[in-house]
Amino acid sequence: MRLVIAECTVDYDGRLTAHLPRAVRLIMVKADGCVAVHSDGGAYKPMNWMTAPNTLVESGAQWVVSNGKGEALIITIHRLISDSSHELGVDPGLRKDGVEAHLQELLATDPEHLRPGMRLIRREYPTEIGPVDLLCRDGDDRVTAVEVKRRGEIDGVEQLTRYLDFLNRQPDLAPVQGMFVAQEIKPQAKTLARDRDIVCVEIDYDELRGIERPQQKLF
Amino acid sequence: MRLVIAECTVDYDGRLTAHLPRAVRLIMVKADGCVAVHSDGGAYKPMNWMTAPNTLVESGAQWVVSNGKGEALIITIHRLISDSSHELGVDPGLRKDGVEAHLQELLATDPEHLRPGMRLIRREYPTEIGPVDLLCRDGDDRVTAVEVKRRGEIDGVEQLTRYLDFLNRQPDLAPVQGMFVAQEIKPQAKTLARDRDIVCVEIDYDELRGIERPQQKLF
DNA sequence: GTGTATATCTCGGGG
DNA sequence: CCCCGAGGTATACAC
Repeated sequence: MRLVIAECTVDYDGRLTAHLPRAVRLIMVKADGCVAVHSDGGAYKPMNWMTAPNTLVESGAQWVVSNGKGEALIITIHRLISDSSHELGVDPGLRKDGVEAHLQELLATDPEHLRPGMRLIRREYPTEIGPVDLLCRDGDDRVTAVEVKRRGEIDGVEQLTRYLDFLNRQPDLAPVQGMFVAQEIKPQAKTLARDRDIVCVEIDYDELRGIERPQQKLF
Repeated sequence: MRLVIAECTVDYDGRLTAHLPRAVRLIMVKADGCVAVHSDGGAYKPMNWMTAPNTLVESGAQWVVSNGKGEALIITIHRLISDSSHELGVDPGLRKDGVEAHLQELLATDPEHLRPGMRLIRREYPTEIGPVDLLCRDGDDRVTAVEVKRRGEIDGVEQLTRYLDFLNRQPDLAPVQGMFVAQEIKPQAKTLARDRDIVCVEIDYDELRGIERPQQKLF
């Protein structure tokens, strides 16, 4: 990784055009070739950047970073303050827990937590407009389309509504009931769901994780 | 801005939990207090971070960055390779051009590019749930609500559908036709639009820009 | 502050 | 490879 501190101007031309006036900034060049220009504030996002793969050509004070898609980043160095490089090596990577995929997985394993008698037909059930998270049958043999979110917002209700529209046109499935599942469902999402006869279920993620490995709780 | 190169492990606990095993990384601390841990690849996003405002407590080899919302980033320094600070000053900021607003502006100036005979009633026509990009009348005097996007995706069709629901309740406007406009419309969005009797129009942005300033092409 | 729409989003998964 | 959906999305803007 190369770190350059310099007074510079930057121009980007590609999906939009953008210009950075002359100022002191950090220019970060990573091993994969991606370039980022950072100011001293504004969260982690750089002011300007170019993702890999790209080509960096350094002609004196002017750096031209271009990719094959007609995008270019031009950095002009007016005053170089620092220029250093470090060998970082390959990163072993990030381990994440607690996202929607995991919630969906847990509910697929044990759909009874959605409602007693519920059983899974299929996870990621395909439709023309995208896959339904879970397709189930309830205790009365009614088909239920389940949309799982970490946080239940209005978009999720819209998404489920679209799936229901399409699923209810399949005579072998119809009538299909909708169920919206999340750790927490926003009031507006609940209102819209009620308006569309979609059942809302709020799930305690920690409890569900506990149930996943009951042995751990016994000892 | 402070730049630290170090062999470290990182743990985040907050909206999710995440762990980074021991490796050499860049730790960037900006003037506003935000902290970012970068590996040597993978676009501009850090592997782990904490946005401002936060509190950084350095106790020997352990850094604890916490905010008031129960989130914490713990960095353990196993081996310090480099530690430097630079005064960057306040950045004059980024200037951007060429986004959706511009496309909307061009079409408002010349709605005939949407369809011959089309004329503008009003830009940003207000409804209870937000403003419609363009409200027009076509050659047959039918009211048309136009949603403009850079790239047409399924969300945009939903947005327009909500506007149409509300507009069609106004007796002075109904029936209102929907028109979805973008440089490029995704197949799934087209399918959904067709299903809802919404007209799709794909626009050549460069051509539109050419039409905007015909004088520039003459000389 | 909440809610809504955008982003050169980034990132990962599946066909 | 593109398409699609999620994100600790972040960010700007209106109400």
